[in-house]
Amino acid sequence: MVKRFCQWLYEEWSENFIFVCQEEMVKGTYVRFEYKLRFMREVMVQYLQHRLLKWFDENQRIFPWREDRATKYQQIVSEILLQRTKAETVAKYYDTFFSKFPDWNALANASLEELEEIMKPLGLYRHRARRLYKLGEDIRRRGGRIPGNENELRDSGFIGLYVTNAFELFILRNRKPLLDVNMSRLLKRYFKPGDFIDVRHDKEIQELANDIIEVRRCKELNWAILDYAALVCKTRNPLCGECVLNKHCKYYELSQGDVTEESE
DNA sequence: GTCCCGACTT
DNA sequence: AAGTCCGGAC
Repeated sequence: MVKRFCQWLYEEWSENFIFVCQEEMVKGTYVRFEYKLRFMREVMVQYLQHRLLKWFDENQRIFPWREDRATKYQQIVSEILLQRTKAETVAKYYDTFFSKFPDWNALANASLEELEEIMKPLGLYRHRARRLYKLGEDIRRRGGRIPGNENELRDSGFIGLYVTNAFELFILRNRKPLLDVNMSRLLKRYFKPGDFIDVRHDKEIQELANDIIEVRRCKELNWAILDYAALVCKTRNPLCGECVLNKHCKYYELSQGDVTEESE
């Protein structure tokens, strides 16, 4: 009941949503603690979704693989080029690759040596060449067609969790998170900063990622998080002062606490 | 030196 | 779970 009311209030008057509900929770009679925790997490989730989508509309980075004219082939291959590589680096390299291998057919006819050669400037070239070669093989085996649903995708010997999620997000239009080091860092800071365990095996972060992207503009929110993590919530020297999430960010809260203790 | 829109092998 | 791949940006 309270949640439904807040949902409505959020849609009607999003900026004041958080404040009103927090006041109610603080002053409200007998709100169970567990419920409050769940609720606050819900508030944080919706706040992040709303603020980052808004931020994205004004501050998004422009990349060729995000444009409408990018083919499915380009979208998928780009995700492999992006692995462990800065997006800006891939952007500069983009035409080099796709002018030589413009479509699935060109990729399927490429030799492993050719692929290695063209990907040397990008780094990780032997791994990437092997993955792309396997991908070309796989597409050729299925007669030039890409997987059309989740089952075909699973059976296709496709590549890795990240690329699989990207495929589902972009091609199958499913709501999936592009959970990489950047999204992991942002979520970890915002929700539960502290210990530095390997985020790749952090179930909690994975659940958060899956919850966060449950919005209509799922693709945009994914890009928003990646852009925001690259430009504002950076690994080194994050710009917490001008962050649009700092009102509810646990990491910011902690850093503010440290500052006041030092100054006193 | 560290880090980047990961995935693979051991 | 940790090591390795890799060039380039910082």
